[in-house]
Amino acid sequence: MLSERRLEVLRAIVQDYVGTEEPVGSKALTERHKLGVSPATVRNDMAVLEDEGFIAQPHTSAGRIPTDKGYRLFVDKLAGVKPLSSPERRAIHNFLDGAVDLDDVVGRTVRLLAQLTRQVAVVQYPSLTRSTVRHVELLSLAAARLMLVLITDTGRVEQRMIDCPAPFGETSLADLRARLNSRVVGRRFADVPQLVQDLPDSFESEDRGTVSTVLSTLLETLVEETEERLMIGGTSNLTRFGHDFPVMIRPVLEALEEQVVLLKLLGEAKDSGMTVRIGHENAHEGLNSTSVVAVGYGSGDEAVAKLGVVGPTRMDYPGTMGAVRAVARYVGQILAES
Amino acid sequence: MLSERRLEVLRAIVQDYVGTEEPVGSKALTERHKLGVSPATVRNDMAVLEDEGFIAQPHTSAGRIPTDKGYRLFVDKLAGVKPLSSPERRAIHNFLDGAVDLDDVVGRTVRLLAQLTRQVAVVQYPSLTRSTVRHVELLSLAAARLMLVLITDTGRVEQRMIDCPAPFGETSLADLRARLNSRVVGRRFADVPQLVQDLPDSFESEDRGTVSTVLSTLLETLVEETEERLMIGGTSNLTRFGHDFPVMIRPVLEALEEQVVLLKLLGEAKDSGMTVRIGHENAHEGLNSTSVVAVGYGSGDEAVAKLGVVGPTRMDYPGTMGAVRAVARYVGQILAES
DNA sequence: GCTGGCACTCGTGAGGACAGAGTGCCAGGG
DNA sequence: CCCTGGCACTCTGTCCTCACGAGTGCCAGC
Repeated sequence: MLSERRLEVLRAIVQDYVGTEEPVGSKALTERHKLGVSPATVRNDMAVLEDEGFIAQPHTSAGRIPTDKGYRLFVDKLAGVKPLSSPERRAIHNFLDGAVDLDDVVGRTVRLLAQLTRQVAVVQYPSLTRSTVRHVELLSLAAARLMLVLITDTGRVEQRMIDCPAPFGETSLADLRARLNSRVVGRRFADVPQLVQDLPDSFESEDRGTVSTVLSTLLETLVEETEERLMIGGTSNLTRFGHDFPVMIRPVLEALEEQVVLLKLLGEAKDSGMTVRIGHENAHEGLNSTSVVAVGYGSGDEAVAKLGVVGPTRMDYPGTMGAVRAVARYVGQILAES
Repeated sequence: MLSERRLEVLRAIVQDYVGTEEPVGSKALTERHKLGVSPATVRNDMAVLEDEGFIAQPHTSAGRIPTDKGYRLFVDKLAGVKPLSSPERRAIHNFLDGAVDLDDVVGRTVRLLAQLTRQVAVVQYPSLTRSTVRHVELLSLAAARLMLVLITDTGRVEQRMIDCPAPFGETSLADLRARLNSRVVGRRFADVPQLVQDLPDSFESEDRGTVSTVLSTLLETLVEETEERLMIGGTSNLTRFGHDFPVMIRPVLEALEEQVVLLKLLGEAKDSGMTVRIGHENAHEGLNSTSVVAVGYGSGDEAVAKLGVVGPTRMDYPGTMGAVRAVARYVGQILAES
């Protein structure tokens, strides 16, 4: 186990490196932090920390920089979550209140998060599978053409066109609409398939084809849209990456464009509590020099989706974690109210 | 007026510079293009072109690069629109067919355009003000709480919560729904306000307050959403910007994050026909070293929105213009079908 | 009006010297 | 046993200089 002071040295190295973005040497450390020991002692400690793999030197006779393992220790043991200042808290309220619909909530959240953390923000739309059905609407557009509209308790709306195998009367339509709603409203998406499977049986044979078509479209929608949507923002913060940003930025931009990658990234985060993935802990290669801070958010006690930020491993973890947590909580409240 | 050969020299310079991204000299020009004259002659021509402001040299004794004015002349007079190859055309079909809803259409379009042009793609959602109403739906969520759902002919869906001043019965609701739809379905959004203004008068006094609330929410939605939405993609193509991309990329990324800027950018494009804005022709400062190629698209003869790409002024104009035009046409078809 | 020749200008890259920062190690002292 | 000061060593980054080459502008001749 590392002594108390060595941990203190590691903390100091991380803090300085995050601030200056330059390898930090023993002398600078003793000057900027009250460690109470001489540079030589710090050098010994640093040698140990390097042996243990917490720090590394880019080249002989340069200062040290934290490794992923070093950041990991820092996050787990040495750093708390920094609560937001009250101006920041006010900013969250001002920014998120007055959102008119779900798109707006997500859009504002992503901008807010990017602004607070000065990093790339990623916000997942509330999941459909974990949502409940608020309403299913069926509209007749033409004799044999329907529109299916699906509304969730989180305000998300999906619609699909349906070409019916046979004309479908207004009364049958009203009937189907009523029966559908009575069965599925308030239920979780995941349960819908069983709830509707016997519906066609109760219709006249000439309508049965259409009813089946409608139901299969509904189920398809549920499956397809399990593939979640998300929104990202603050990509211009990538230019803050550091002096080597020209090399780093390309794979990161590419990864950010792949929704699949991002969804997997958020998916790997724990359902509750904050998850921090540092550097190579991220499965995706392009993100090997980034850290991801993610957390679930939801209207109630349960997470309906996740949000987070992507930034350089050299980031202000306490501040970032504080901002992410605060935003997630407030978004949860907003969703609960609407 | 410039002689035929001088124009030819300009064309050659533009083509070479776009290809190599390096200042092009007189010798290289005569080697790569059959101009039929010696380097010395080309040098004289280049001196003239430089006097006229079509080309410039980064420093004495380097080759020449086209200026914005040079690109302008190239686009206006020297370059056609390059039609797509048939594999590319097939790619468009494969990629866009099978889109399930409007979000999907726009999403696929943006990815496709980014891929074809290897630049940043921007696609505006079909405008509401120019759209027509397909259906207005009113759902009762609770005794005094309604949901308004607005569906456009381009497949766009907007919804709003409404808190009613007084409980509103199912019959009144059905009544309002029917009257609303009979008045506005098939009409343009811009015309809706006049069409509904006298609606409250025909209701019982106890319902009149709710009806007014619903209508004002509807009108609000129309106004708010005139503020258009758009989607961008292919930002990782910004890394293709050239050797000076580290400096260029930041203002561009920042501009791309400002929806307002992008909307203005697309708004400045002509309603019909392709618009190319080169370098400083763009009002926004951050985009002074980019060119924007934009074109309107629509389900019928009229444009309902615009799409385009943003790239370095040093871009392949004929190819880009060809791709943008082809994609716009095909998206128009898709929208017309749905 | 085109061409070949020539002198001139600069940016670029290689090579070398130098200062500065930082380290590792060691011997001495609390 | 741990800390400290000292010292030699190793790198990197920077600043020269210098030679090279690409490209130009100009001029005289065809």
